[in-house]
Amino acid sequence: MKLYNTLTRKKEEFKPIKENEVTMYVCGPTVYDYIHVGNARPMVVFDTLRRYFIYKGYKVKYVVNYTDIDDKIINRANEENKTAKEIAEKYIKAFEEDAKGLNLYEEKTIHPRATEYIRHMIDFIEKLIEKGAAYNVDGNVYFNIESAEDYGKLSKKNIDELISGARVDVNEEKINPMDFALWKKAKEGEPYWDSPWGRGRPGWHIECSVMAKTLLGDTIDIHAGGEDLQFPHHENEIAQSETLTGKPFANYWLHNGMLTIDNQKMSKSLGNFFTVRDIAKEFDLEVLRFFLLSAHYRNPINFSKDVMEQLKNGLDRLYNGKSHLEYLLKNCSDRELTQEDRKSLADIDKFKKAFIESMEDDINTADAIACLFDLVKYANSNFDEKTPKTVVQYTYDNLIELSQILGILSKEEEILEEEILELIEKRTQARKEKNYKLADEIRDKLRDMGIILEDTQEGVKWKRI
RNA sequence: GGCGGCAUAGCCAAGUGGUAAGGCAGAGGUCUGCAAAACCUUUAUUCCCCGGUUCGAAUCCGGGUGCCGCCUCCA
Repeated sequence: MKLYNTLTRKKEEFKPIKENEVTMYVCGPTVYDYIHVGNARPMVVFDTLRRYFIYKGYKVKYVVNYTDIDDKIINRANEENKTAKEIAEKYIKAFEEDAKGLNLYEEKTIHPRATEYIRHMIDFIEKLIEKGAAYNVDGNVYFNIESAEDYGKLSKKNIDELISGARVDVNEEKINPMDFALWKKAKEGEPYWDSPWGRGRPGWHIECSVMAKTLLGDTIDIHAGGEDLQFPHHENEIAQSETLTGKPFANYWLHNGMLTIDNQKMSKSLGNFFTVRDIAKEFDLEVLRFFLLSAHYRNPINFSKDVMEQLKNGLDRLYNGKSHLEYLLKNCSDRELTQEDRKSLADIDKFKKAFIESMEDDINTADAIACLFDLVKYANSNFDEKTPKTVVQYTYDNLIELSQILGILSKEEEILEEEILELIEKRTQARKEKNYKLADEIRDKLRDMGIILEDTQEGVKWKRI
């Protein structure tokens, strides 16, 4: 499979370090607030890549960290008169709820918290100091970027230009203005941990380096995140980790494009954002997942309610196709396969193959989704009750299997309450007696209850609004 | 200023040398008591503009225009 590697700016054939295993690290949320739709993009996109790896038979170690100590969390805690820990707990819980709605494969996700790795971080920093790559100034420890020879290799930045272009940096403790903090001295009233350099807390970049190394090893297969993290965050991670181990930190760096609102980056600092929870009030989060997969992950994607509406309708089409197949499964029978049936099986294989090829090409989910539409259209136009069950089952299984890679179409048909079933039955009876007035009254009543009926040749179908 | 990306129909969006996928919306039709769903037909002689290379370019090259991201916390 080919993946675009930011490090080389090329699509490369993906080869994991171990033959059957993939290690992935995705930069997770700083838990000081609800995540917004932009934050959800890497979560969904890389979850999909992980699902695809699993589909291909790899064992995947997938880490998404929680940054649960940070200036923003401390500020938030002060504002709300709570402890940093309380704030972190609250938003981790919120993240878990959002993750569930987005159908992230949480059962298979390792979620380390930065505060559980403080010991490891102190170790890591001590070793960097021993190597002369970091220095302590009165309780603040900085990484000296000049000790990393190829600093800037990921974001293709030139150190001299960075320095000359750097904004005024009042911090005179640093040897080089681009040096970044590994350990920050605690101010009065701030949470702290004891360290060889006094009480303080880790800097942001060190957390990811340490958690990745501890959980996945010195060199990981894939490190992923939003493209806005390329510099300085990922660059700094590389500098620290590679200076310490002397080995490549990650073989493949994957970055998703930004999500925009009115073509402007959605971010908390700009204030132009929708939280995932806001969206959940108006749409099933599956629609958001579908939306995030509807464009290539490296392209910018513009968020709007209109487009969400479009995608909701598209997703409905896939669900209708799925339910058509479910109906046929219950109402068709098996028989010897004819030439034509075998052709159908072969045709289904073609759709599947096209889907896989799209995924193989740098996770082209937009293309993969088109294959799903093709498959559904094929089934809608070619299959009916006379189609042998083997064929229907095969089609259905493939639809489900491929949808699972994308993490969509996973909602099961629910069982209706007795009361509603009786109403539907009553209306069917009324229609038989051509009492359309009563039939329509019942239909309207059900609509008010949130149930839409469709009279198909295959009988009455219903769905929730 | 430096680095990088993008520009395809009313909307969303694939396609990176072989003659424009797919979805949404719209129009007409089939089916239907009606509605819905589904199906069929239809909607870009053309891919921001101008040159060039080529038998052939949305795709490659040069120039231009517009938009965006990073360079500072940010997915």
